[in-house]
Parts: sequence; C-alpha cells; structure tokens
Amino acid sequence: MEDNRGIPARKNATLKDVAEACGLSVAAVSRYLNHSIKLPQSTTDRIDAAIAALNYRPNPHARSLSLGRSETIGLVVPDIANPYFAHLAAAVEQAAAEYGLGLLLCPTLSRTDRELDYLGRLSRQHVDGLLFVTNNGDDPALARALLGAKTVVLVDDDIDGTTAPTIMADSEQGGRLATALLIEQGHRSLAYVGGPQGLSSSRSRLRGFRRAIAESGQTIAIAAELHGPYSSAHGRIAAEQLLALDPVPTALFAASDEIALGVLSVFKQRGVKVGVDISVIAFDDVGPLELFDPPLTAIRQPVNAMGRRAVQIVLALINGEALLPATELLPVELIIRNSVKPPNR
Amino acid sequence: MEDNRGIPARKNATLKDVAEACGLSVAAVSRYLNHSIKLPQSTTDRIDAAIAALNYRPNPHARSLSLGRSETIGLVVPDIANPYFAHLAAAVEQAAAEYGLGLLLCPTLSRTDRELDYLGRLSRQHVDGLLFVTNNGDDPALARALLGAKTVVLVDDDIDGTTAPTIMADSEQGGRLATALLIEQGHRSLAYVGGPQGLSSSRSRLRGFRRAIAESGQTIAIAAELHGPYSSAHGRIAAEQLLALDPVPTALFAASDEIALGVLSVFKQRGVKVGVDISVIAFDDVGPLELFDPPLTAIRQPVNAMGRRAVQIVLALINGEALLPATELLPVELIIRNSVKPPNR
DNA sequence: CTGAAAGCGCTTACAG
DNA sequence: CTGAAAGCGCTTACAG
Repeated sequence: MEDNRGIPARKNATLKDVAEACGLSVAAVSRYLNHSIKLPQSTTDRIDAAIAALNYRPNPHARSLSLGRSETIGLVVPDIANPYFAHLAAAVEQAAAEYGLGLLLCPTLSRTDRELDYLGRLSRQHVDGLLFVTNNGDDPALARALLGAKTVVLVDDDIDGTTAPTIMADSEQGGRLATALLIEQGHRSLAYVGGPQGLSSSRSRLRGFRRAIAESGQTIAIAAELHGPYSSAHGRIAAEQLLALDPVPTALFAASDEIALGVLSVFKQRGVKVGVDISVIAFDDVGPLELFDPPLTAIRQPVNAMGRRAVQIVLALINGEALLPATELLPVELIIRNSVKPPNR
Repeated sequence: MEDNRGIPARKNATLKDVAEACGLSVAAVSRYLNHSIKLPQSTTDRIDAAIAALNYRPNPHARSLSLGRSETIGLVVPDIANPYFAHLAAAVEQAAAEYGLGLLLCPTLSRTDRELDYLGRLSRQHVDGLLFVTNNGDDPALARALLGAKTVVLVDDDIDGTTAPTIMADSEQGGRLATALLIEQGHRSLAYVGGPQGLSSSRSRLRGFRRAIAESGQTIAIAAELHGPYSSAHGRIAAEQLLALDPVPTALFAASDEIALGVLSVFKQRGVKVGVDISVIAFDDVGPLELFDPPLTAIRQPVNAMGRRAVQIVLALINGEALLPATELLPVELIIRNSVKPPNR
C-alpha cells in the first residue's frame, strides 16, 4: 500500500504490478478485469485494493493491439461547426459513451480524399467502426471503398451502390408535411430550394414536395426547383433567383436550415418580409429558429434518435451480429412557428 | 505484386510483410518510414512499391504502445452541441490534422467526474494531450488533478490554482468594448447578465463592464449584475428579473450568445422590443446572430485563432519544449448590428 | 480453475 | 550503416 497523495505517480502501474501486489498471475487479474473468470470474494477484494492503491488503469493501446479492436468509433462528417452535425455529434458521443466506446472526430470538409482516408483508418483498426455522413454519395470511388468496409453505417444520406446499413430521417415525409402546410395555408405558387441533386436526402425531400402537390388536388404552380449544396451560400443565390422570377412564388420550402439562413439573409437585405411577402419553411430545425425574424417554421429531424440508433447498429456490426434491414427511416416532426402565413396576393 | 482489386484484403499487411517483400529487415523499413535513416533511391523505391502493392499502413496501436504516445489529443468541452464549442472543435480539429494529430471528442456535460475521467485517460496515454474547457474552474478537485497533468492546455477559462498554459479571449477588453458601445449610444442604466460567478471569463467580462462605466466619466446606474450558467435558461431567468425592475434598465450586456438567446426569447414572448425598449449586446458571436430579430450586436471571440494556438501549445508541451507564458489573451472584435440603439426614455 | 508463454505490430537500444 | 532481438502492456490459447 503506497502513499501517493499529491505526488504524481512516477510511472503508471501495469497489470504486472497489480498481479505482483496481490500475489496472482497477470492472467488471473486480466481475466478478472474482463469478467471471464469467477474468483472468491477474498481474492477480488485483494485485486480491487491493489488496483486502487496503485491507481491502475489499463493501457488502451496494449489492449487494442492485443484485441485487434480499439473500442473507439469514428464520426465522419462534412463540418462539425455546422449545428446540425454538432447536434448529431453530441447525440452520437453520448450513446457511444453509454456503450463504452470512444469517439474520434473525423471532419472531411466534404473532401472525398479525406473521406477515403478515414475509411483507411477503419481498415487499420484505428477505429472499430465508422458513422459516415457524406455529401458525396454520388461519387463512385466512395461507393467502391465502402464495399470493403464491414463496420460502417451511413447516416443522414445513402450512397449509390452500397449495401451498408443506413439511418436517415424520413425526408420524403418531411418534404410532404412541409409542402402540405404551405398548400393548406393557401399557397398556389411554390418553390423548392433543395440540396445537391445527386443526394438521396434532397431527392426524397423533392419527392415529398411533389407528392404533396399531387395529393392536394389543387392546381399548384411549381415556380422553381433549385439544387445546390446544403449551404447558406446556395440559399443566397437561390433567393436572388426566386426574386427575379415573375411572378415571385408566394412560398418556398428550403431543404436545410443552412439554406434557409442564406435565403433569409437575402430577403432581409432586400426588404422582403417573410410570412408576409413570402412564406418559408425549413428542414433540420437545429438552429435557434424560434428567435429568427419571424420565428421559422421547420421540419425537425430526429437527430438524437438517429445518433443513438446509428451507434447501436455499428456496435451490432462490430460484434458481428446478423445483418439488419438495410435502411431505417426515422420519423420527422413539423414545428410550426411564424414564417408560414396565407399569401397576401 | 498482388492483384487485389475489388477483393477486400484478407488481412492487413504488416511491416514484416513489407520487409520480406523487398528483402529488408523490419528495422530498416521502420526507420525509413520514420525518417531516421537515409537509403539509396533504388531501395526506397523498392520499399515504396511494396507498401503500395501490399497497401500497407502502420497499425496505430502498435505504434502507440511502442512509442508511449498516441498522436491523438482530446478536446474536453462541456457540450459539443453548443455552437461555440462546435466552432472551437472545428478549429481545433483542423489545426490538429495539420500537425498529424487525431482528435478525440470528450464532452463532459460540465460534470466534474467526467472531467476527471478524461484527465485519467491522459495519464494512461490514451491521448498525448488535452485541450481543456471547463465551467468548473472553481472546483479544487479539478485544480488538484490538473497539477499532475503536464500536457494540458486550458482554453477559454482558467482554473484557480493551476499553472497550466491558458488560451483565452480578452474578455475584459470585450466587456469594456461592449459596455462602451452602450454608453456611447446614450444608455445610463445598464445591466450585466453574466456567466458563473466563479469563472474567470465571466469575472473578466464584468471587470470590463465596470471599467467602461468608470472610464466613461458619466453617471451610470448599474441596474443589476446577474450571475448564472452560460445557458439560455439562465438568460430567461435573468430577463424576467430585469423586467421586474423599476426602472427597467435601458440596455444589457449578456456574457454569452446562449444567455442572450434566453433573454431574447423572454423579451419576444413579453413583447419587449430589442433595440427599441431595450438594447442588447452579446458575447461570442457564433450563432447566426445577423438573422435575429433584430440582428444582434456582439463581441466576437477569436475561436479559430484560439483553437489553433491551443493546438500549437499542447504540441509544444508534448514535445517537452520550454514553458511558455502562462496565459495568452487573444483579441476580440466588436460586431455592430442592430440591437443597440439610443434609449427612447 | 490457473499460470507460463506466445502473440498483437510496432520502435529502437544494442551489438556486429 | 544494418539486423536480431527486446520491449511496450495487454489477452488468451494452451498445457498442467
């Protein structure tokens, strides 16, 4: 029993130190720690005491090397500064921690080379699994690289030509709900300001948009269907385009919060009153939309549920459990605020 | 030379495989890879070819175990879903990647036990260094644990009684700039809605607030100095308190974006017009404040510079370089928008 | 059940 | 300069 208060340990205790301290073999202690052995209470007490006295904690690298896994997963996202991904990361980390997994952050800035690089880390067992969010789902090189990866779950979007399990929000239903609200409020000239044309998430939101129109039984003009990155820059460009239209549509559905931000900033700048001159509904609902001018109506993505579910599935994959259904769609929710009003023309 | 297109490698190539493939010892290849040897061009070509053919990549755990370091740092933050920390994480990750360091995400939800746990991971060499953001800087247990940690840099706030290098924004200057703007616009009754009283960041912002008042040469009433967590919940409570005052102050300085969000939501709910009934200035400037109603004036923290600088310093610490000045203050910036106007009473 | 020993895949002090 | 070998700290198949 050593007295080590205050003084930083000269050297970390190893399993060997613990074993010696209580007169056992390292194997016995290791087995005890990994719950693969049953020992008499008196012995386990001795081990616990030695661990406490020596302040022993296993070296994770030795463990990883020996085990061939790291008990760490990676979260591959385009940009962690984006509030949507930040929320996703928080949800993922929390779920991962509950399952004893560490989380390595892998932001790609949407660069395919970085995405491939992180996939490489997976095969080197740097991480045991990867939660993969990409805006390059239409890149064949990515799809090819993904084929060899057995413990990847796609989040938020799928990738053409892969069979990896996928967790997504029900984007089509979201697009449908959003558009139905616009129609219900009386709008008859609508625009879709979408994400990248190649991405399934944006295609689904567009499908929902069209479907709500078809289902309405009304004569609705589709003033525009615009595509581009899920960015505020794209939102700004789209807003300019819409304002140049004649007539300007009376309502628009923006496929992400970020796009809506860009749209709103142009409208604000040009004096276009949201909810009066034009109604706007967004998709994601992660920003402080309730504080916007006016508070923004949006479709809320189930970020927490998606993060948690993705962790569960990657863990099942890591443990070699039976294949799960290829794609899971999680329900979205309509959050009504003040940016959708009946048209005033 | 193997043909492995399409087929996932049966097993990852090791250094031994590479060495055998080109008739060298593992030591030679290892040294070459670590740049601690000079080999003839013909030899290095052979090695490079073998590495490419076998698709060799070093096993990071073996390397870490052998080296006693992991080339990974951890970022300890209260909550990654908070936009301020999300931006910080993005900046840190980018800088870390440039220096070849991985980034492990360590969110604490401000729980001291989790903070201590992450500190433990550091001593187990799970990570080589830690960038540490905490709201518990006044907790003596934390300070004690930090004493033994040689490769920690404190970010954003310091911890009482530690000597760890610290990177912070110049909060006092920020508080001073913010308050000076309010005074300059004619306000004579001000409130400070601050962060936790025990935290140096909030104390500094308060110091700046008082200093600007003292320096103004005007007679200024300090209507309130409120303290609480850097959260929107605290902002909401504070807003209620301020509105209950008689007279209500004509302007307030909120010590974080989050606090401002809470304040604004109460004001919105109660019909208090920001910029008309009361002026508001925030601190952080990471949210889309320009889209708020009205666009929010704020002090901008140099998040990118802080993240980058913190990585540089932790790296210097890891490399055992000479101690650097204890605390670095990075300059803040006043971003004028529309939430501060002259008082109308 | 238990322990001695091999093995995970690297790095590097040491001897040639 | 170069290679054989030890060592990093675990886990676990194997033999007792």
